[in-house]
Amino acid sequence: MALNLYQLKAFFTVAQTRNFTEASKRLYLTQSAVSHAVNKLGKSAGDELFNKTSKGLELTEAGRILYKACETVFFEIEKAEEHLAAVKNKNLGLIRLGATVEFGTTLLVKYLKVFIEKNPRIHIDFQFRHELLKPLLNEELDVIIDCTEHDSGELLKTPLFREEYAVIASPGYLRKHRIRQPADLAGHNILSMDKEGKWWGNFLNALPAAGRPELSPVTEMNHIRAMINAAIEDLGVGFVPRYCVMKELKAKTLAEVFPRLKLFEGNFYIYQKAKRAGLERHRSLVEYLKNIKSTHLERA
Amino acid sequence: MALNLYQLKAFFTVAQTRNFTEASKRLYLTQSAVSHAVNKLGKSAGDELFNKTSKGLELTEAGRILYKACETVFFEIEKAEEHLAAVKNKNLGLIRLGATVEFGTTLLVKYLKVFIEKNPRIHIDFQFRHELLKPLLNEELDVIIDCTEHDSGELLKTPLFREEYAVIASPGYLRKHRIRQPADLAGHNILSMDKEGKWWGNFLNALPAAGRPELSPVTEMNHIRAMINAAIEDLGVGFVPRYCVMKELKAKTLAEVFPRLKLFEGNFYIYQKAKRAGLERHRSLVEYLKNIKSTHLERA
DNA sequence: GAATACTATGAATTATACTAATCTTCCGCG
DNA sequence: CGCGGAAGATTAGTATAATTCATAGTATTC
Repeated sequence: MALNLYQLKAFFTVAQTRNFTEASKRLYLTQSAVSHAVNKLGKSAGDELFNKTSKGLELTEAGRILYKACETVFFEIEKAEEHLAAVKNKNLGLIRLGATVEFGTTLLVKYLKVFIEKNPRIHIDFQFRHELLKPLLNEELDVIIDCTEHDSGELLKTPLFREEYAVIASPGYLRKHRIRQPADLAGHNILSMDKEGKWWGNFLNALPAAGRPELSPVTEMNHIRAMINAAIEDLGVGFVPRYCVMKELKAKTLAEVFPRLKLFEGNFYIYQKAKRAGLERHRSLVEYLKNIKSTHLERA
Repeated sequence: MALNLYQLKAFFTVAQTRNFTEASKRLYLTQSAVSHAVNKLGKSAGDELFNKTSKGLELTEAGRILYKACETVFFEIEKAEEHLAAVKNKNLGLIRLGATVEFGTTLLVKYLKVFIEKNPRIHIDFQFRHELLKPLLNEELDVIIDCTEHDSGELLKTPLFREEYAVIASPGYLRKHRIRQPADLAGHNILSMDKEGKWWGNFLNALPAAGRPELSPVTEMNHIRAMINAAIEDLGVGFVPRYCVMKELKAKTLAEVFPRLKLFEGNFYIYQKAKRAGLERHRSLVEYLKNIKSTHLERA
């Protein structure tokens, strides 16, 4: 039978992307090459590897068997390459690190400055996007930092820190309108990621049922940064992760409306694909991030 | 870098055999092809893979790294192939089963008759030799049955049964010379695998220190079968694993000299290479052999 | 110091991976 | 219904890599 690495690689990438054309791009090959490779592999495996359904490709049983083998085979090869590089003092490889746009651009880059300096032989590609899980699972990304909860046997989850929120407004806005307690928010212009006010849900939940204000009017903004800028421009009161506005709070272009209210919303986690966790470079990055946690919490 | 399966296979086989020429034979390639492949692999790994010493090849550090990767990679591929074959109702592969000549030819073949009938899709190659461990370690054999003790992290050891010995002579010989207790052996012609009588050591050890006879004269035979035939031909008294002479005892061409003495010598074990244990076909063979144990003990 | 047993090398050959162009199939949509 | 577009398959030719053949090199042994 003699399985073949080129073919397995092509198959594996197609299986991950569920798309021959996309896979061919990742492999820097033509779609034709990938098609040939997968077909040959199918022949030597004695079976079709994919079923073509109306909504795309799906693995057959033979395909699933090969997929599992590919996971360990390619991981093992990658590990060996990293290990060889370490022995030869070569570059230790690439980490494609995913994070949300806000977190990535504000804090992550800053946090990783030291790591990058200390580990010149590890290369990091930053990928700031909103969709993180899918790219992780299809191995477009190696490590992601996300504040949504994912639980799956496929994932290795490392808690990072709790995300703290803050109600913010410009100092000028606050001088004009005295807001001393949550109930005072009624009638103020509310800046939210949605019209329905779900975005503010966690703020309301943190209050006793009696003292919850009626939030209206609501101005919708589909981007955190827009909300922040709107608040700076005196447009109203926003509700944002505190890390997003650390700089503004310090520069006093924004102020916290209820500085003594602690508002937590979920946790930040580092996620890795379980089958691929174990590369030395991933381990050292995760270790570094875990240690930085305390520093962050002090400032927050 | 992009490691390559052909090259890895060549390298892996050379590493196992410590010999390019031998490896090329196993791979059904020329020595030149193997040499080319290993050199290319060395180049893409950025380092030599073997050191040539006075007594052969030895792996460099880079070589050891790659060797480890190869172990899992090729095992994973083999497992996938077996699994695919199972799904497709194809042959489930080959087990190269090693055993000592005596045990293999007398008992093993008989024992495995049922297994072979029940598992027509598993092919077994019997290899009866005296040297078993080395071929197992360099993967010339998949499973061996051996009565010597080996302990190594590389090996998976499954106890099979205890080997029972018997003192034998032809019925005619026993009629002529009355031998009722071990002390009576003094002066009889002793058939042994060695001149020094180490072969009989376990017999002597089973006796109280007082009643140990002087064993001489000793006739040396370098083969169990020769010893058995010599005993049949009235040449003297032999000391052999009982399973070797079950047939002769039944046919009454040989008789036990001390039928009530139980003489154990070591255990039979099934050995597998730990890194390669886990193939379904190996598992089912080992399982089958373990179950047959009781049957054997009843008869013994 | 010849004989033996290995491994390395370079050019030639063979196999196979890859591409470009073309074709088929399957949807969605006016 | 038919047209256009998207995605994969097919075919034939090219490029690349694997393998061989022939030969040379290098220890080791007697």
